[in-house]
Amino acid sequence: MDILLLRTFLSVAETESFSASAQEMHCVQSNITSRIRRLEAHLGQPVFERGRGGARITEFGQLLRQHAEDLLPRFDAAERDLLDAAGISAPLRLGAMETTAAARLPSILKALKQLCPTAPISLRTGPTGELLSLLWNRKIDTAFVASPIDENRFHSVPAFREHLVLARSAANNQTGPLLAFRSGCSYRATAESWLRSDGKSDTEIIEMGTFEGILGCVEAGMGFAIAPESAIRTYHGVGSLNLTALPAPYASVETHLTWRIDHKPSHAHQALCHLVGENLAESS
Amino acid sequence: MDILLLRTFLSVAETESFSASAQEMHCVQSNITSRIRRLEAHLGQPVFERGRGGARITEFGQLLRQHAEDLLPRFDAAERDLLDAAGISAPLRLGAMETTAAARLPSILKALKQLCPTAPISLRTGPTGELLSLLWNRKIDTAFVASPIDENRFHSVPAFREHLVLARSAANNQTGPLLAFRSGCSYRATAESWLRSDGKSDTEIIEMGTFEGILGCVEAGMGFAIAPESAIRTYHGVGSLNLTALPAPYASVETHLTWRIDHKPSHAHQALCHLVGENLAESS
DNA sequence: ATCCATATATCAAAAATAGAGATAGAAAAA
DNA sequence: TTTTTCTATCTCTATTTTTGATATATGGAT
Repeated sequence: MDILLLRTFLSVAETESFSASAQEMHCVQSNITSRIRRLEAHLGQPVFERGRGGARITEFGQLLRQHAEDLLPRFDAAERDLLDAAGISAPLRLGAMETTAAARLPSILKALKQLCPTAPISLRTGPTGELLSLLWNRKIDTAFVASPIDENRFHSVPAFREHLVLARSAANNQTGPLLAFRSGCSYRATAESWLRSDGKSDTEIIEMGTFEGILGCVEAGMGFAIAPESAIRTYHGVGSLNLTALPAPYASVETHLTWRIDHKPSHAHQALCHLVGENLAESS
Repeated sequence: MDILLLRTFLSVAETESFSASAQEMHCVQSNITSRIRRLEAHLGQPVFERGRGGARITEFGQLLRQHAEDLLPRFDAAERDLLDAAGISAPLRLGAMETTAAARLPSILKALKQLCPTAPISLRTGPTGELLSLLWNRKIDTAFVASPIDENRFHSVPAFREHLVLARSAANNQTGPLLAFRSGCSYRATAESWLRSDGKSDTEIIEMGTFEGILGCVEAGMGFAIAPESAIRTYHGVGSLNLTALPAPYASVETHLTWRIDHKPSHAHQALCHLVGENLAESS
């Protein structure tokens, strides 16, 4: 039972498709067929039922899946740990909210690159909910997300304290619809609860994909947005925006650097923790 | 990082020798060299220092060893479980004391073969101490050993109650030296403590390798032996032996079927448990 | 009914990998 | 020194894996 077969099996089990798995595994589809067949030949039982809609896992496959989902992360964790100990930095797969990425990460990542020049760093942006899900599925190693964080599933250290402000067009200072990220964004949740408490629960909400886009629309007077002040300050057109602090319980939001509770941080990860710790200390 | 490399690594780490590992892994020595080099190339660090006396593990190798000793047994256990669930019986590696093997196993194994015709069964005989060590190192799956058993490390079910008897030559009924197995045999330990309690602690002990050999010597009047009555009854020359029961605390010894506490029993293993359970019930 | 889009299976050739066996070289033991 | 006992290296062969092209099956749209 080779580890590549297990990995392929899990990939197919998750995607429920041989062809999708082939893309995920960066190989041609016939390889997936061949690997799954090898696995089935070795175990003497089919693990997928192939049919019209793709591949559905069999009952026996479920048993294999339980074992595979236990074994593979252990294997990967061991390998990461060994490579890290050998000085071969494992890639640090980072996640961050788009606002954090815009306002906070440039300086942090620059410092991190100096501390760990050999560690490849990748960044994936998304709302808090999506990032937590990526963390849980071990697609990323650590992420900057808005608190609070489930302490039973994640470890975290405080990273930044953000001040939420209401951004409106300076020229045309009337409120309109709320321009927000898609669901899962914690700032949007904060904005919505403030609106509710303020008796404005019928405010129209327009979802947009990028922070730049939202601020552009605000600048054009299309509506208002709620975002961390630090992020808005990075916007090139910040001068034509009217910023107002939110009232007390909604104004201040803490961003945490978070990772799975059973994830052993690599050297680069630890360095990042130190960096945000220092950063927080000097800013307070 | 392939699993074969890890297995080879552990084999070398245990034997501290590439050539010995090659024998253990049933391949030529150059393969071991090549696998360890592959492993080292992947991890970027040497895991063994090669030199005069063979291969000594490096500090980095120790870290790898920790991971490997955690991962490999998990892998093997998962594979056994899956094959077992698929109806492909994993080989049942059995251990037993020589006396148990002679007196009890023939009928038990015959019944087991009928219940699990496809399960390959292998048997390794040795004294209790050696069998427990084999169990602990996962070289065998389950073994018949003399109680008591460390319940923190092993599970067990009672299998047989043996009655220890003193065997002497019927013709020349004088005591001489004690003919016993090599150290580690629990019957020998019982015999020695009985001799001590009886004030005969200076009795000469001659070690022999096989049960047949011991009884042959006893029959020839060379000395006496202590063994389970059931085992002695299988000896072809039992008619010319004089058997005497041992006094109370030493007479009765229980044999248990034992396995590692973290070892998930296969179907064949469970069948064996049932068999010895039935056997014990009808004999009592 | 036919065609199309989307699945997995199959096959042959190429590439990569692992294996055996012979031998070299180094270092301890006799 | 000679012998023995290690690991390293090299070549050839066998096996395995990957690729890419193609075949086959199925449900849905026209």
